[in-house]
Amino acid sequence: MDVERTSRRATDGRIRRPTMLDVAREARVALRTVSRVVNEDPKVGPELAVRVRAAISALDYQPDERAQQLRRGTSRTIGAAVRSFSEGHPILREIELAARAAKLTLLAMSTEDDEQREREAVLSMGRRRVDGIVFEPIGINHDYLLPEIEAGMPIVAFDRPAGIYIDCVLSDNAAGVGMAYRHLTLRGHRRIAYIGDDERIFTGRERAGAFRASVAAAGGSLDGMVHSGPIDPRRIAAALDAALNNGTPATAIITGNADASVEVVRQLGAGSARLAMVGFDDFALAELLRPGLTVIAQDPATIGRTAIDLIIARAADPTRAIQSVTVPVTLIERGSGEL
Amino acid sequence: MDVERTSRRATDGRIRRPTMLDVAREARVALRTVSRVVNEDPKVGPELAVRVRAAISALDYQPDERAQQLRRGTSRTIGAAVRSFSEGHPILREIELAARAAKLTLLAMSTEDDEQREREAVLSMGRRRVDGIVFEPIGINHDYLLPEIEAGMPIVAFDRPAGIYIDCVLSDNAAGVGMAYRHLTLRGHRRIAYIGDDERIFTGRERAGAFRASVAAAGGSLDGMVHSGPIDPRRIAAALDAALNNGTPATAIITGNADASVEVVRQLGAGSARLAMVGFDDFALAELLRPGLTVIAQDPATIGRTAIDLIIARAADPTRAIQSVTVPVTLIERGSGEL
DNA sequence: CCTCGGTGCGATAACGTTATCCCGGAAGAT
DNA sequence: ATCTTCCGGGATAACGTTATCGCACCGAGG
Repeated sequence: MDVERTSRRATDGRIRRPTMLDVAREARVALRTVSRVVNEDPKVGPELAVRVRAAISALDYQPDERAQQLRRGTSRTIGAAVRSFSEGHPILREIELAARAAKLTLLAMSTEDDEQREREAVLSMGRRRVDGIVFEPIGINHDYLLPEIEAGMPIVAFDRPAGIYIDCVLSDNAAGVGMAYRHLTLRGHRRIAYIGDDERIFTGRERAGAFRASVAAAGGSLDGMVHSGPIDPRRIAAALDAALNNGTPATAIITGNADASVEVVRQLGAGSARLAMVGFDDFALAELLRPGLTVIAQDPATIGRTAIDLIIARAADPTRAIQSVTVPVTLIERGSGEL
Repeated sequence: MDVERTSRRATDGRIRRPTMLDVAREARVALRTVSRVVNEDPKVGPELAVRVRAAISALDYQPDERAQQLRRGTSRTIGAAVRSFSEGHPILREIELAARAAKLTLLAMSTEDDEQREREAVLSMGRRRVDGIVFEPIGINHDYLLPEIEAGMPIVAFDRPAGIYIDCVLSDNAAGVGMAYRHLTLRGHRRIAYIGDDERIFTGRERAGAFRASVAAAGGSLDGMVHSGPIDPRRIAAALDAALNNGTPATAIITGNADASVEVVRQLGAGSARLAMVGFDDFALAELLRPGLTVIAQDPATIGRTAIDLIIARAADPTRAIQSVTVPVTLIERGSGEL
């Protein structure tokens, strides 16, 4: 019967979601008119609009975004693939804020620092036909992005450049390490050690390189002072040993990322007061340590805003020149670097 | 011309995304056959399957998820609305892991601890027709969820219950506070203070209540020992003053959440060694403090897995009884509680 | 009184998929 | 050889929207 066909209550008590057609029937109006009201088309007469709106709230109608997007051709959504959810991600927060400001919905996925998952996450965003993708590249090979780019998908890498030539926004790693080095030499330190990430990782490479350049510019010696590699306790212990137990021991340390800072502080334990230290990357609670950890801090707000700006700019003009933006960093004194 | 119609290159160099029809033409096969290959329907003959797969990779075809979902009726996606991205969110990580294990894609949005944004995020997920929603309730009123629930959307609250009666998974706050209290009394403390969150917030209310119950059960006195309210420096200072500067000063403190722990540690500064302390909620670097902070730790893995399990169970049987799961907590000794 | 623009409104065709249905042809039984 | 059975493949109708188009209806001008 017809009653059956148009009834919206199923046997398990579930109510079929109202469609635009249900609203149209309820308001005794054509489908197209409901669509007009939903999209705030001014051409619809005031009394009909009222009737339609009443029907919409009577049925608790919520349009199906997938159908809207499919028909409309645009999703008004951008995807963000970040390395991790379990550690805080200030940049992701700023990306979401910037996206919201541009009337875009942000859809986040995590890559768990895994090349394969990065690929899955990004391709899944592509299949959802988001209007742009922001991501923190993990691996080297990003050829899987080429079809997306050819199809006109704006993609921006942040924190590290991607393996292919696309827009990106990076922190000024070299300047940051330079600032840290100068900060320590100005306080009289002559033997400064660097402990950082693996140089196969972009930031590890850049920061270690900048450190070497700083030492060279100051005419210092590098032997036993540069330690790049994975951040695991044993390696850090070995690095500290090499830096501190030799003829001319280091009196200060620069760490290459937050994990390294934490591990170094943990291992130095009570002895940390003897050594000056500046860490790259700020992290929550760095100021709770005693002494507070002096750090080179990145600028999440600028990075996030820039990433979204780049997405929007490329969406507006797919032919524009590829751009790589470098965002300044700042040094925050908290005590550990002023010894 | 026909050439125009079927050409996939636009004037700005962008290539129109290949559709299933393009693949069908390329493989000289019917549309339906491509769909069958994409969905791994075994009924398609091996040589045709090869031809279709070749065409798919030749064109870099990626199906449009929105169209698939629309037609198929299910999204195989669940949404998670969490309080914040900028601080770490171990539970979100576990939720994503559990979702992936169930072959569901996780789509995360942040609510920034704002009631309005929570509503927007959750409703936006509804409009995307996700197959389930996991969220950390902010406010009191969740009536806006009723239409979603009636439409059969599985929704699970975690960390706090929602303002309406739905499935939820909570940590055992009462047991945790009890464990902390007992831990301290076993070490001889008789005057123990509690400093926690506003009691208008669920966890604040539960933990303060459990503290009062513990004190009452032990026959102790409460005066000047319970301090609930927003975690701002001035209030914490006042609470510490009240707890420590009186006739029978507290010799131990229990804090009600991580923010309170951090602020108390910060304010006690060098004096923290005098006081025993147990914090509710573990946080990164709690072990870097000196002494390390003894905490009541929640179990993110169980919470996350349970949340996804509840979603899946309700999707399978919408009529099942509403369930509230309580997840055990554990006490981690790090030094501050053993003074 | 009739015609003529303009203005709201409604039928209908897309968007890119999947599912239903049917059909042609090969294999097995008589 | 013919009939039946079965199986892989193809036209076509949905899913829930929006956009294109045409069509009534209105007041105004001849």
